[in-house]
Amino acid sequence: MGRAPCCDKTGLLMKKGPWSQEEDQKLLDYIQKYGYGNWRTLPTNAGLQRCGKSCRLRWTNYLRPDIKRGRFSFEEEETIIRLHSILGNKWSLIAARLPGRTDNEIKNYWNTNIRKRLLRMGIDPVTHSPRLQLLDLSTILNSSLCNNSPTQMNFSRLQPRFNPALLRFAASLFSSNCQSQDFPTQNQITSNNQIPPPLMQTSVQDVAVLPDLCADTNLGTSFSVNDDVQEFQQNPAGYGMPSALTGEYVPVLNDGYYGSGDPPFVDPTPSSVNSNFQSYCSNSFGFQSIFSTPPSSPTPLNSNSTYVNSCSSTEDETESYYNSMWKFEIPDDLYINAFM
DNA sequence: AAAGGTCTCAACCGCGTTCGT
DNA sequence: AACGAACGCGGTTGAGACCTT
Repeated sequence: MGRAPCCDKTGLLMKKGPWSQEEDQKLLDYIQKYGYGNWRTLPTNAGLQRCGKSCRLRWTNYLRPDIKRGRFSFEEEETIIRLHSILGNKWSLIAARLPGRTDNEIKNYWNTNIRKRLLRMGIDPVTHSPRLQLLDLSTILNSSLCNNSPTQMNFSRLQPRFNPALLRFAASLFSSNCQSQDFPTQNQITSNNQIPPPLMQTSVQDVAVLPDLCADTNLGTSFSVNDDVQEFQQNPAGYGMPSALTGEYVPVLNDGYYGSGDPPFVDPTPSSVNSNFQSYCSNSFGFQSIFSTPPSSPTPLNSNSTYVNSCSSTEDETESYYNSMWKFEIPDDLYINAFM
């Protein structure tokens, strides 16, 4: 049922706020001499006007000799994102796999950096899936491409960069009446890779959005998402894999390693769908940029993390990292609230 | 240069779990 | 088995640093 803070019971007035150098030294001296543990009695023995909890926190988050300082490297950031997709907000577990980093530090870094960046990129930081519900693609595509009336939205300004396989899969989900708007997450798929019902129910007949588009715009070559859905149903591991740590589902695209990028836009589907769709888009709407790696993109990562000796991570690196997974970004000038 | 806004991160708080009696 | 103390974790806060206008 929880309990009151340890120092409340004593009735003593414990010091709060930032630690002074003198306090740090007292704590360090004591721990070097007697070791840590029994945090309740430690402050008294060490001559500190702090509660044990505060001492423990100061030690674990700041004074511990093995704490690594400085910015997170790209490898560390990649690890955090990957582990977070598996473990969620289990900061202590994540920290256990990042030597020298504390759970508090990782939590702060997540909340102040990674989380915001993911949101800006249209990726839900909780599910690690594209926040597709923000941009109902079927609505946008239909209103923009299928209507002969003047385009209600300047679609070219969206400049999304879709992974065609993902787009096909997304279309199948949308067209199944949005019963499941997100991709399966660690919460939705159980340890034995059972696909949640809404996803399993996505049927051949449900898949209509993109073929309709193609027909309406005289593409000539229609394509189906059926293959992808069936592949997903038959081989969910192709879309995700159970975590070695928890047995839970980890979303995976391309090379079976979550988050690491094969060269972008390499679609394993051996069909002509990609080229057709790419051709369609580039010919009809000048979307060439959608299906090509942006010039500014850094070298794609492989599963061995090619950012060697990276001392600091940049937004560009993380964004390209996620872009290589989802190929989806939201322009700054898009008024997101309109879709919420 | 100054004011206001935003960001960062150390520290606090409260709760659930574990441990000892 | 029951209870309370201690521990550890995750969410939140707020002061100071930094940035923008």
